[in-house]
This record gives sequence, structure tokens and C-alpha cells, in this order.
Amino acid sequence: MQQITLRPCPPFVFALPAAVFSAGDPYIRSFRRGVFRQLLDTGTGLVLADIRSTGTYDTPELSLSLSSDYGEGRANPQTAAEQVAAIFSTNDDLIPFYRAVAGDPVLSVLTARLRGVRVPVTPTVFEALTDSIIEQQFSLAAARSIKNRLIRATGKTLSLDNSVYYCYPGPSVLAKTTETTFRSCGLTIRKGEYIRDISRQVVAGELDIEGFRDYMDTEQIIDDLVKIRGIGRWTAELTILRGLHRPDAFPADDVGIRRFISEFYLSGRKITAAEARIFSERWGAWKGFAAYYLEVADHLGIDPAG
DNA sequence: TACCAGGTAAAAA
DNA sequence: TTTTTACATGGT
Repeated sequence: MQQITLRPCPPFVFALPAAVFSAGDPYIRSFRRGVFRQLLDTGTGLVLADIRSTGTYDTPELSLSLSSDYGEGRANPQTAAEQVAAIFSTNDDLIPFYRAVAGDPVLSVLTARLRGVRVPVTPTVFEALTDSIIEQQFSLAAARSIKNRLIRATGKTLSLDNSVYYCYPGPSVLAKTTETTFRSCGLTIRKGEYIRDISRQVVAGELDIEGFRDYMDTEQIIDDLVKIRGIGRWTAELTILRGLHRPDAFPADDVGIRRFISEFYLSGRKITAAEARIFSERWGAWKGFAAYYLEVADHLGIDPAG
């Protein structure tokens, strides 16, 4: 057991995002009694991370308890801490975002109500990409169920205190996952092919997904991603928002995002993806974060007019 | 019980 | 070139 302390950039809230995005399977990801728990793959070993908030809103502090069944020093605790920092976006400075949308009638209310909330981020770009493929077309509830089954079927495991925890499978595992396994988890045969083909390209060194972090231009990343079979613009933009954590990635094709704009700004009038893309320009380089705040507000039933 | 839900590629027209 | 269709599970 090792203890590490993270000091997020204020303002920071922990409980709300942790609660909203716990997985529905406590052995994959859970949030109970103030403790967020997830198994992380550091590359040199698996680490079960227990994360709790020990600071305040303006002087935030996250305390990590890292457990492993590997010998001391095998799994790198610093890598685990970096993954936790990524998941909770602890290094985000939200103030420029809040300043940019201060004149927006809806977001000025939401950023006050949700002050400190960050877009949840996956430890790897690969995870964001496979997540997004699984979520294509389906309701999020259905996608989550399928995702959890895939993690249980293929993810590495760690046994601690008579419990078995599962972590998200990497490309080396998914490259070898059979059609039968994908299908038994509820994926379409087609989606199984997408994920397996992408994983094989990553393993073969033909595709450097994590390397997209180094690209300067978001549009260039979208152009490169949509060349891959199974990835359309929606998947590319969602991946860039959740995996690369770019504030300007805005999945305009998303029916949810279009619904939020419709409900919050247009008295329910439906809009097309093209209209949503134009609408989002009012949020400039922060349109991705803006969309996420609308999503959380919708999820929590917050009425920006009330 | 139906029917729809945070797309995409491939087939058909 | 543009328009349809198949896909698959969970919620209502």
C-alpha cells in the first residue's frame, strides 16, 4: 500500500463527477462512501487505486491509496498517479473557460452551479476510441452494459481482499480477441472488427493513437482518425474530447448534444448537426467543455432559467 | 410488446 | 452519386 497526494488546480469538485461516472459494476469502477475505486494498468503492473478528497473546494487535495499484489516497486505508483490525474483532469485551469462563457445566458448559470466540474478523461486515447466505437448508435445504458461485459471478458484482473477487479483491456489483448468473444459481449460483428483491426494496427506499430497528443491542430487529428475504418466524425470528435482532452472538440452530430442545445436555448426546437456546429461557435475554443456542462446539467435536471 | 436510442460502412438505387 | 439498410441491447 502506497499513499500519494495530488493537488488539483482549484476550483475542484470530486464527488459529483465521481458519482456521475461510476460504472455500474463495482469491480470495474465504483464510488462508495466518498471513495472512488478503479484498477489501473501502469504498464509494469496493475494497481488498485482508492481515491478520496481530503481537501476543500479552493484548496483541493486528492489522496490516493495504491494497492498491488506485485512486489513493492514493480508497478510504478507515479504512473498510476498520472492516470488518476488524467481521469479527474486535475491540472485543468477552468477559469479561462468560465471567463469565455460569462456572457452566455445558460452557461453563466451552469458554470456557477457546476463550478469545478471537469470533463472526465480516459487514461489512454485508445480507451476513449474503443469506448466511442461501442457507444455508436446505442443508448448510453446499452453501451455501458456492453463495455462492462467486454472489460470482464478481456481485461486484466487483480485479486485483493477476496475480490477480483478488472481493468480496461489494451490493444495487445483486443488484437487477439475473437469475433465470438466480442459478439458474446453484445457488440456487433462489425464493431468487433473495428476494434480488433485498430488494435492490430496499434500492436503492429502501423498506427500511433497515443501520438495524436502531439498534433497541434484538432482538425488534422479528425482528418487522420476518420480514415480508419469504423471511425466517423462523431467518433473522432468524442475521442479527442475524452481521450485527448481538447476543449474545442465538439461532436455536433451527437443527438444528445443537439437535444441539450434545443432544450436549453431554443425552447425545444430541433436542430440539425450542421446547425449545432454553427451554434457551437459562440463558445469558441471551449465548445467541447460547454457541451459537457450542458450534458451534466441535463443529467442532474438543473434548470438554468430557474 | 413494440419501438427507439450519443453512427457507420456497405449495399442498393 | 445519393439513399437505404443492417446492426444489437436496455429502457420505457
